[in-house]
Formats: sequence, C-alpha cells, structure tokens
Amino acid sequence: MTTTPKTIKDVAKKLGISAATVSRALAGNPRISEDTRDRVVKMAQEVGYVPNRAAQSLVGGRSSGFVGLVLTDPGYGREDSYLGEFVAGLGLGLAENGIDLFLSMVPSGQSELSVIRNIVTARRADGLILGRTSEVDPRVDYLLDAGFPFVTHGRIADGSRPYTWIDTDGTTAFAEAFNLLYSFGHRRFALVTIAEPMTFRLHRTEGLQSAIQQTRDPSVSLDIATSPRYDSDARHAAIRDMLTKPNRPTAVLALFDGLALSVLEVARDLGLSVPDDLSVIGFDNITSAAHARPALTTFDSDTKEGARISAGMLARQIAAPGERMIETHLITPKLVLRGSHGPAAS
Amino acid sequence: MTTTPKTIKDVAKKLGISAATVSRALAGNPRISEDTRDRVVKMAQEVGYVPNRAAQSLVGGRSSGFVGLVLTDPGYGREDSYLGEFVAGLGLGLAENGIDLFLSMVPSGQSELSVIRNIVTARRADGLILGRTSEVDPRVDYLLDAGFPFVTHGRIADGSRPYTWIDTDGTTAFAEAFNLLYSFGHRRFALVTIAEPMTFRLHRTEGLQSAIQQTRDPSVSLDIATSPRYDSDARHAAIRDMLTKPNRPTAVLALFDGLALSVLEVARDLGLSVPDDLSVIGFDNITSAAHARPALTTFDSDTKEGARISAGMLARQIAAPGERMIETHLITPKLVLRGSHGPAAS
DNA sequence: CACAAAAGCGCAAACGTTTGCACAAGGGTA
DNA sequence: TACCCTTGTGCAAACGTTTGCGCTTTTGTG
Repeated sequence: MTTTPKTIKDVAKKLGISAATVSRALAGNPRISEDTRDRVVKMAQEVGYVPNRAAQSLVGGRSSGFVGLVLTDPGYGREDSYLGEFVAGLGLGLAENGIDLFLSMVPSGQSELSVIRNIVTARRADGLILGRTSEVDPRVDYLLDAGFPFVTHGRIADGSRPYTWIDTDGTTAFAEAFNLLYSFGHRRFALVTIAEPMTFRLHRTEGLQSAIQQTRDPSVSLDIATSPRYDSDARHAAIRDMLTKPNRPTAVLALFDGLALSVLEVARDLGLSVPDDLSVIGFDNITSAAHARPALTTFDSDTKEGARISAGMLARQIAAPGERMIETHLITPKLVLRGSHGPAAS
Repeated sequence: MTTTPKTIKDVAKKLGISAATVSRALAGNPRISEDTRDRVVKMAQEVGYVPNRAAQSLVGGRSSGFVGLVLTDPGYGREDSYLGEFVAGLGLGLAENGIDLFLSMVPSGQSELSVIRNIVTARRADGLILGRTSEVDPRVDYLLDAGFPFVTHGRIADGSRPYTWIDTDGTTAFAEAFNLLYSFGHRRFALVTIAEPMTFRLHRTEGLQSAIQQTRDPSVSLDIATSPRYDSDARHAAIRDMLTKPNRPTAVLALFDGLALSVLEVARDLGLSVPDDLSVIGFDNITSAAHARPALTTFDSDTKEGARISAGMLARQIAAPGERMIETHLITPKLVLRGSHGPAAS
C-alpha cells in the first residue's frame, strides 16, 4: 500500500473533535448527539476511513470477527467436488452472520494441531470449523479442554463429551441402500471401504450390518473389501480381487462415490454389466456420479447447505460465550435413484 | 477461551526480566546473550506463549502475515471439482511460504469490491488473490491504483497496465483442438460458449477462430451457441437447437467441461452417437470428464498446481515491497485424449 | 590505571482502537 | 440563586507487541 490507511485520528482532526467521540459516534453510542454523529459518519465516508480490526480486537478481549477452518491436504492431485462445495457453503453461511473465514491448509503428513494452535492463539480466532473427523480425534479434546467454540463435520464415535457437530446420517442411509437391494433380490453383498478410522466409515458400516442382521436371513453374505483411500492402482486391485472371487457379490455398497466410481470402472474392465450383473450404490452424490455411465445411484446430502448450516451453529455458539451451548444436527441424506442398481441376476 | 492467553509479560515476569528482552530474544536479536535467549525460549515453551499476531501487525506498519482470497458464489448449488482444487492448491502454496489465508465468499449478486475493501483496509491483508477475471475488471484497477500486491487467475484482455497474473493458454489449446478435429476430417464446427465476458472466453474463442483462418479452407464453418452459465435447462435448450439445425455440426468445442458434458447429454437424448456422429472436446479436465461415457477428451492444466505457483508469485511480490515486481505465468494445458472425439462421419 | 568501546538489558513511546471516568454546559427544581 | 440532573464531549489508560534510545556493566586498548 503506497498510501497509508486513514485512522480514526484523521477523521477526528478534520472535525476538530476527539478520537473518542468519533469511535462512539461510529459505534452508535446513544450519548453522542444526532448532529455530531451525522458529521462523523459523513466525514468518515469522505476520507474513506474504515476501522482497523486488528486494533479493535486488541482492546479489552473483543472478538476478532473471524473463525478458522483447517483442512488437511489429501496429498492427492485431484479433488472431487466435495471440498469446493464445503468451502463455498461455509463461506456463504459465515458471510450471512458477518463472520470472516481464516483458512489453513495443512500439508499432508503434518500435524493439524500446530496449525490449530496458530489460529486459536496467535490469530485469536473466535471459533473453529473442523473437517471430517476421525474416530479418535485429539483436536476435539484439545478444543474442549481449552473451552474454545468449534463445530465439527462428522461426530466422533466416542460421545463421552458433548460438543457441537453436524453430520449426515450414514447409518440409516446404508440400511436403506441395503434394504433396497435386498428387495431387488440381492443376497451376496460387498462393502468397499477404506482403512482410515473415519467416523463416517464407522456409522455407515454399522448401518449396513445391522440392516443385514434384521433380515435374519442366513443366505445374506457380506464381503468387505478395504482399499487405500487415494492410491487408485491399489484401489482397483482390491476391487478386482473382490469381483473375481468364486462367489462374487451381486451388489456392492461403496463408502463414498469415489470408491463407487472405481467399482464401475473395474466392472467394465472385467466385462461385467452394471446393473445387470452387478448393482452398485455410492454415497455423497459428487458431480461425477451423475455423469458416470451408468449414472450412479447414490445418496445426496447437500454438502453446501450443510456447511451453511454449520456456520450458523458456530455463530450462535460464539454469540453466547460461557454458555457452553451445544447444538447437533443430523442430515438425512436423500437416495437418488439412477442407473447403477437393479434386480439381482436370476 | 476460558483461560486467557499468555502474553509476553507473563514470560517476562516469570524470568524477572523486561518484556522488551523477551521480544528481542524471541526475534533472534543479536544484542541478547545466548544464555538469556535460551532461558526465554524455554520459558515461552513452558507457559505456552505464542505472540499475538494482531498486536504484532499493529506496531509500525508490519505485515499481517496473511493474504485474502475473494470468491464469488455462482449462486448455483453444485460445484465441480475446480473450486476445491483451486483452494487446496492455494492453501498449500501459501503454507510453503508461511502465509495464511483469509477467505471471503461473496454472495451472488453482491459486489466484490466492498469485500475487497474489508480485507485490504479493515483486515490489513498483505496481498490478494483474485479468481477468474472478467474482460473489464474494476478490481484490478482499484488494486493497481492502491499499489496493493495481488495476483489474478486469468489475465484481463486489456493489457494496458502490467500486473501479476497466472493463466492457462486457452488460445493455443483451442487451436490444437481444432487442428486435431480438422485432421480427422471435420469441417462443420460449433463452439458452445457463455454470455459472460470472462477473459478465458475471449482467448479460447480467438484461438479457435485464428486456427480456422489459417486453414484458408472455405469449407470450414463455425456455429456459435451461447448458453447461460448455470441454468441447465436453458443450456440444454441452446445445445439442442444447435444440434438439430439442418446442417448440424460434426465437431463441437466446449468452452469448459461443464458445457461439454451437457453436449454429451443432449446428444444422447437425440440419439446421436459420440464420437461416431459427433466429436466433442472440453476444457479443464474436471473429475467428471474422466467418468463420463464416452470419457471426455479435454485439456488438463493442473488447477491445483497452478494455484500453488500463483501463491509463490504473490509471496515474492509481498517480500519485495515498492519494487512493483511483475511476474506472469502462462500454463500450457495438456490435451488428454479420451473417447469423445473421432473421425468425421463420411 | 584511565578511558573508550562493546555487550546486555530496561524504559517508554508507539501502533489504532475502545471505554471508564471526569468535566463543562445547559436546563430544571426548590 | 444555589443545587442537582442531564447531555455531550474529552482525557487517558489499556490491549500486546516492537523498537529507539539510554543506562549499566563488562571487556579491551593504550
């Protein structure tokens, strides 16, 4: 900046009044006369004065007016549409509440905790938004201990200490998916999953397994194929193994769309027709799901809207400090029926 | 935060020295003895002191250590993979340079300029990153006038005032796409484009048109179909019009993958086979492009990597204040050949 | 031994705000 | 007229840092 920014003193000097009066006038303090207020506002406008937020937050424990979002890089080149929708929704929701957003991307392999520290203590953020949580999450404990406002996307499995989260109901979704396929006559099922202990993995798996149990049908089998999260070669190999077993499944549920799309590809390579030979259902409804052939049957939970909602939850928590206001929100994903599922081959 | 953060005075008091000494010791000032420095560092660690960056940036025109990114919401629910890769790459590149990121999402319909003002003057950011630029862009002029460091993704058409940008070379890419299709025997071309005056539209269109001219082949025709950017119904209608004309094109170039995927859909609806009846080439290589059937031939320009590079450009500009250091970077997109193009039907 | 230079540290001002308190007018009541 | 409220404004401290300057103490030089 070549020209130094205007300060409150510039405005005060021009009007021949004190900085304190300017500050109060701009803050809408009732002890300032209408007349003075008008003159101040006009002059501030004229010289282009806008308060320095860093200075504002410095004085007497005031809030900084922004929250932090920390994201870890998958270490993988290509992203799907999830991240973009998440960020967009968040930014929008926060803007609605007059809150700014501080984003930190932590390089893959590095610890999130130090980044969180930076945001919380060095930057003095008002709150924090945490992306997909794992089953044991040190971040949550750290923040709970510090009494810091935050919201997580995805709840941790161990619900011993209540806190604010938003999550999608993978449990009932996977039960629903199973029941659909079961009603289509499928009996040999497979689940394609990942190794990482993410909470969404836990819930979705549970939903599937308890739905299987409820049928009390001994002819139902479930094969679980665990694949690396990002390495697509290894992923394909794991899926191929699963699909070339003697008694291969006729219906596969994928933990998320990325895995489901891989299943589609492997099936094509193997000459298996989807949905005739194989039904597959995903989760997330990323944009690719609609464009795949066959188009992928999956669950949509409106990531962008969910992110917007969570912004509001965080805003309320920040607005009521000391009240330990806990809110939770469970989104019921909608099954979107497309072309990748069908009756079991007889 | 229930526990108030530690300040530099806490550390000083514990050691019985002045705050000034602590500050200097932590800053590596050579006038402090090795011995004192060690004790300070150890104590800072022990009490968990980390400097308040807001206070730091307040004193004597120091930098704030973060830059702003302002994104405008398309006002459309679903995002493709572009935004996520962009944000991820940016965050990573900035982290490499020790810079934090302030993100502002401006709701569709609202002006970006006021948001920029907020970041630049109220938040005192060190620099700014601007998303896709339009052909005339008031933001660029504003920042140039203010002498503020920034980098844009996409250069503006009117290059009268030099500044720092990064862009993908749509001009040669579209020429390359045309030449490929021309060599496959196509003569009746169409371009599916949008109405908004984005600079990438300009460059890609020019590339196509000049390639056509260079053939000096009067049998080459070009039909231009303009579609709304987000309204998918109107988009489909525009494409359908184009494909149902008496002398319909056999090859269509889409301004970006989103449009290309729509062409694929409409073609399927009309019973046209791609690539037998119609060749289509896109641009961007979003994840959906690979999963579409037929898989989309398109151009890849590694959005994530480009974003990372631009972070470095901005960092250098900030590090050398007053030097008006201008850097530009043109990425050559790679043609990725897939299944949506082929020889012209004879 | 005297004196200068260097080394090590503290004082206090400054950055741009907000806010408790004091103060000066002005108007009403007794 | 003397008093007390209002009403409107200014003074100065405070927030957590950094940094110019000055003050000791130590070390080196002649």
